[in-house]
Amino acid sequence: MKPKKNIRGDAKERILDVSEKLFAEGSYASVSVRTVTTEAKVNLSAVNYYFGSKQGLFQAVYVRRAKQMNHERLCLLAKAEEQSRAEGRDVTLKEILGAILTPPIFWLYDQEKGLSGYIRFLARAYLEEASDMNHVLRQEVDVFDRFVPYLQKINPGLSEEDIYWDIHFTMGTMHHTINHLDRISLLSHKACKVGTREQTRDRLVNFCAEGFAGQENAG
Amino acid sequence: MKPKKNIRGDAKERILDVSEKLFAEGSYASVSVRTVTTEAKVNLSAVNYYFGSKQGLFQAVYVRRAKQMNHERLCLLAKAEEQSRAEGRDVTLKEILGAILTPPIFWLYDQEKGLSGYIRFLARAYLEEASDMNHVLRQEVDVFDRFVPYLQKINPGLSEEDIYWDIHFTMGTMHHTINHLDRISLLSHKACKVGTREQTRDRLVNFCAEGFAGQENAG
DNA sequence: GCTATATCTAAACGTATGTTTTAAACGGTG
DNA sequence: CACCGTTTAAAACATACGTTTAGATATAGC
Repeated sequence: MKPKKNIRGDAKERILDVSEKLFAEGSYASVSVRTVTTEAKVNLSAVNYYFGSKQGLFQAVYVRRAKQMNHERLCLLAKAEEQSRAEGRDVTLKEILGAILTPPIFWLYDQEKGLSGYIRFLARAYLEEASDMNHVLRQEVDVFDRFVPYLQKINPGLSEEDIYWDIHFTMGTMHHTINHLDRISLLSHKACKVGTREQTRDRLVNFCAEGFAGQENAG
Repeated sequence: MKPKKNIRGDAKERILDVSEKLFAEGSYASVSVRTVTTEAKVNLSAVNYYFGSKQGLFQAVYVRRAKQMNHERLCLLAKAEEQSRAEGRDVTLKEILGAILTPPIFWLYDQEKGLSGYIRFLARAYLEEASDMNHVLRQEVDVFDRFVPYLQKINPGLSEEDIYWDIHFTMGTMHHTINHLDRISLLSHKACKVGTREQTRDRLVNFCAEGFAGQENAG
């Protein structure tokens, strides 16, 4: 049997869309199955029918777009590698950081699809009680491992530990931006404008690119 | 009547200690009053008796040490200012960042008192649904305003917006370190050692100090 | 049309939640 | 000792939670 059709539109997708949004705005425990189903205009038991449990729903929200972001990152990395080779030079630090940071930041600014919700959902998932979400972390970390060799080549003065600390700090600036972009104007007494996605991405890349050099003269 | 004495030790303080720890480990909604009272070995109704409500307890946990951290920051700022004047020079960027970052990071490493719990509690409070916690944010932001003039003097090439963005990124590296210090070894394939509080603080300061320069050539 | 499968609905279950109520125990003060 | 404000204790309250069940409805294949 092929995937069964649904008369009145896909309840499953609607549940995922709503959950993504709600989990992006509040913690796992603060979002109730009843709120989800009400807002998605489906029956209460639909969550357990489609996803087995609330935890299953949470995982499903994660899985739906899990591969896509890291795919985009690796595409940007490949593109940067190709372009640098064509120009007979090495890949630059800003290109590497751009490959890591551009997808999540661009998603954050997305309005049509639910990508903005997903990236904020992800940032929250990092803080949920371990066990269930440790593999969420792992997946992202595993992708970073692909970037480490480039970073080491670019900055031969840095140890492996230095590199990972810098990645850690870079993740910090990124997560904080994802979590608080909508409050940044308020917190800066309106000094900070949200601006375009490219401006924010560039600010992030510039900050972190310089930061990578900061470990050189440490110790 | 003076403050009443308590026979079997301070239930109130014990509730605060336990709540601080639990709110540091999980979200507001995921911590139940029953878990708190059980772990604190007090009666269930003690929370409502002393703090009025669960929300009141949360606020009380915040208030208990709210002033102390920013006080320490301002002390460090004053000390740096004094020392620089004695040496006939300007305050350095690293001194400013050190004043901002040292208290929270040192607290994070604290083991005797509950300071570690509090700083992790604070980092979580930033992510709780607005309204109730917006003034938590405000307090910290207001302190940063004291540092802005110094940062502008040190980096005359930066606009006010640049400065606030850099502060924002600095907060990001700090919060991320607070939230994930215990996982940093795992996430780096054991490449990162937790080290001493001074080492972590220095890594942070070095990264962010360089990052501040990154906005110069932006736009 | 009939059957099998997938989807949706409505109601109920058992438990956990924050809060309130009621009364008992306590420590200082007259 | 008796009084009184304060603190602890136990029980109950009403609601919200995640999940389960049983039955209705709809779709596709024969």
